[in-house]
Amino acid sequence: MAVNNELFKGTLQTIILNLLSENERMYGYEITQKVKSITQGELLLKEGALYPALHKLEAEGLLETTTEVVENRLRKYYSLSNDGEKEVVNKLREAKDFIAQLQLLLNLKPSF
Amino acid sequence: MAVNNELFKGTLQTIILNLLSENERMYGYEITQKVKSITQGELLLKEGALYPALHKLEAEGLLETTTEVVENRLRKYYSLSNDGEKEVVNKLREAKDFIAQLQLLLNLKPSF
DNA sequence: TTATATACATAAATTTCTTATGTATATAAA
DNA sequence: TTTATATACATAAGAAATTTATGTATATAA
Repeated sequence: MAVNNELFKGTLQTIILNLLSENERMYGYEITQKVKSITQGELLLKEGALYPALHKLEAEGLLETTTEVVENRLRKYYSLSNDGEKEVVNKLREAKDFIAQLQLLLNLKPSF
Repeated sequence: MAVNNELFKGTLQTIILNLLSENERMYGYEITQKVKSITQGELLLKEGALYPALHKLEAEGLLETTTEVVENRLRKYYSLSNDGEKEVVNKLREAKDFIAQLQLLLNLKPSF
């Protein structure tokens, strides 16, 4: 039932940035659960992929973090920086182009 | 002008199989040119990606080859095997699912 | 004679992701 | 009570796909 994860390679940064553009701030575990619920369990975002990706986006200055302790557990909240706000626009345009080109190449009509 | 090639990671096998399901037989260089023309130069399929991918699909029994010399140059024609004919159906369904899920995750409407 | 196009191929390096492992708290189930 | 599951972070080793670079060879246009 799960989708072919292989195909999502390269889309993770865009997915993260887009979720943060819609949600103000989110913590890592929350992102994994959000992806799971949006895709109805079809795409499972692995921790080994997510956390390094978050760290990389932070290192590039696209994300900012604040740490809180909630119910005796650590939470590291991520939000978009100013650069992140700009970059998410680019990434979404790239994703749209990508989908359009892929549909052309695979002779797939857009799903009405 | 070129698309973000990063996003096409994982889609190469599907693209190759689909082109061969539409064209009976093609040779490697022809595939690179076909991808270029379909995407109007936005996606450039590198030889270092294409040839290993073709060899892998052949090793898996999804493609068959015949070699010809045309205008004093070697051409290696690829065509779908019976298994390849079946697999292209699966790959295209996976690609459709992938696009649908990605549009959900990125909150993108299908492009009418 | 130089660059470009055609046509194949592979090796090294890079990037991204999976799998596995580790720490730690809380709670539900057996 | 101890086992499994959920929450919450993190990183290391390995696998896989791709980019970049390089190589061979012929034909043609500049």
